[in-house]
Amino acid sequence: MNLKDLAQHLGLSPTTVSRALNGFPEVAEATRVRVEAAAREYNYRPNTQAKRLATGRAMAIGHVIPISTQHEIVNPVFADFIAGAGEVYARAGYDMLLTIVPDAEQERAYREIRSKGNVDGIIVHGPRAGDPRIALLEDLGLPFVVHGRASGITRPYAFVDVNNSRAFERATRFLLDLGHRRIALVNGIEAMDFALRRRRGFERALAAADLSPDPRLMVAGEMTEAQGHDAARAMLRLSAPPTAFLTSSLLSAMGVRRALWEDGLVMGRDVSIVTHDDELGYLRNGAEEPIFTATRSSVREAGRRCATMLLRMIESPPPEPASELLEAVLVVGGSTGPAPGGAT
Amino acid sequence: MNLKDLAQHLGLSPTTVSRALNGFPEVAEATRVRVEAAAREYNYRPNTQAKRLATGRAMAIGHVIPISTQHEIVNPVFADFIAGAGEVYARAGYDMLLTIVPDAEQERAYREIRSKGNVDGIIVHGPRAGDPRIALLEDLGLPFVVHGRASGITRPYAFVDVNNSRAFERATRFLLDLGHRRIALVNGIEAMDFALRRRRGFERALAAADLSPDPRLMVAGEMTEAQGHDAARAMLRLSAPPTAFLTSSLLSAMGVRRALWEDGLVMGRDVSIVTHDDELGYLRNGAEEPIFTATRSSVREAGRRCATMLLRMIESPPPEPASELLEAVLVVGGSTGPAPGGAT
DNA sequence: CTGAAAGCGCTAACAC
DNA sequence: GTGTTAGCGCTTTCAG
Repeated sequence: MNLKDLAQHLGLSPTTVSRALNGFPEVAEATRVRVEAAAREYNYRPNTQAKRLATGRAMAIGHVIPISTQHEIVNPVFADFIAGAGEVYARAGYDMLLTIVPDAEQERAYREIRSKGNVDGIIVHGPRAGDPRIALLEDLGLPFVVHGRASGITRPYAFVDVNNSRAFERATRFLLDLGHRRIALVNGIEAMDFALRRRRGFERALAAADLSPDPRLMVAGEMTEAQGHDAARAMLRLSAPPTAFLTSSLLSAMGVRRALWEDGLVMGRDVSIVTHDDELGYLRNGAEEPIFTATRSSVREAGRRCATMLLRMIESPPPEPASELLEAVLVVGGSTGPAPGGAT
Repeated sequence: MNLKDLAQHLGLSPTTVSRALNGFPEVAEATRVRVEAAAREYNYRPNTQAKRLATGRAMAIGHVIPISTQHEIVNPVFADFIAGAGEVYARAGYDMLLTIVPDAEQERAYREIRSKGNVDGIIVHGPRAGDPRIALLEDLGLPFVVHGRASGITRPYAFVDVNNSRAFERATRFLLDLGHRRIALVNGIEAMDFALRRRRGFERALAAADLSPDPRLMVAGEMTEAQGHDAARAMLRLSAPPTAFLTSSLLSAMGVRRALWEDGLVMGRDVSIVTHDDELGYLRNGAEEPIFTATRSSVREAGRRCATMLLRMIESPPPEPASELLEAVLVVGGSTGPAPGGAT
């Protein structure tokens, strides 16, 4: 059943039917009702491809997932983000188009997406410091929103990010307030922008307490259980071992926990652990009280906001790129406290 | 730059250019070379929408992700699967279209996808026993491949699955061979087909050793760290506690491990743990020797195979639905052993 | 071997 | 208010 058939059945022209179905004002109310009833009855669905060709709008958003050849892992965070964005698209009648691209082929991929013209906009995932994709997309004239930011890029661009530096600054201050002086940072790969910001927040809090960061108490790498374990194991053997760990992921925190067990240390008594957890949020309930969580699992919400922002940009391009900075919520032993003010 | 422009530049008709670019045999080799060079030079990309409209093929595959309102979680496995499938699509020139659908709206969603006609086929995720989606898709005449199977569906359909029951049978037999007699099963939600099969494999191994399953040593639920912990904690307090745990996910296994620690038990000496791990495979290295892993992280490979199978079905529909059953690899203390034969 | 012409199903000027 | 008429950019008969 296509538009022409439907129109024939109704004794109307395709144009009128199209207008009635797309909510144009000039259609008589009676006709509209009649058309809508018929459309329902015959279970009519406009052909997407035809619509796209005619309007020049793809009615689809592209998500480009960079996949490193280095680390085989696909960030599990991504699933939650996608779910959030998907909700928004579904409501707005957009499709979500996923492209998995090896790190090395980013540029080619973006250009191809652009010229194939099957998306109206793009969500950029996993930005790195000074990420060249931002300038590229700007050049290509393809609307985009970055999930995260890229330090070092000065031209304004649209993004949605969690305030990573402030979250880590606060978490560090929290440990300092408990009296800790030797705090270890188990961070993600610092080429990734979010990890970079987390370290800055950590260092800012130390500086505010007149402490200088100890390189032996800082590691950056894949955020796995093994990373946390190995890092903690090594650090605990230092002449001046840390009394607290701040980790970038719940998995790393679980690794640290294991290292403590192995050394017969009691978490929360001998050593404290604070972790940022936007990754496997549902794991949080598995953490016993002494593990403090520095932020809620906000990835899904970030997905919704990215999508909403992008759709808005597409429907009515704003003069200046918008942006949103979500504040991490501090969760201490299961209870949630408000986010105090502070630097970005 | 569109086909017409390109043709004009070349002094050819759009028809010839189209044919040259699409590998039709009747084009003179010289012309083809010339056309291809020009296409590259002008960076020509055929407009996807137009191509789709003209051919009636969407050149896209839909992945429909059911999202339960019960459990807020998006299965992280999914990210790896998608990555695998994405590789295949990219090579074949297909787009990957993701749809996130609440459990309750599955049927409506599939019908809509069908009538909008923007995919040529569908991958079904997270099948349950007797899943009604299979019959529905069959009715709709939409090619599909199921990732997993649906117990109770007798009509043949295309699927790619890991041999879950055999994996769990072997893992159980492994523990039995070590002398364990009270083995606990910490399973996923048994409405999900994979969990059902895992339990069957577990019970089959017990039966073969003339043991009957003890309901107090079996739980099914969300596969989280908390689940493993709580289940193990409770079971360890039974008058006849288990001496081994078989879990359906690495997260659950980590929870069990925590429960052991809390009770001062030593893993691998007092209690053994075997876990199926297709979930967070990269965590496996973080597990110390006494945790045995019953299967490799094969999700990505499953993604590749599902995609390949579906594309093949679309390009040349086979008389009978194909299927693939991947065998899980047994990993013991870091070393990989071959999969012995056995029942399905 | 190459080209002209007719669509694919829809939208959007432009009449009436 | 409604209909007529061109396209959107490509593929695909059908002629030459």
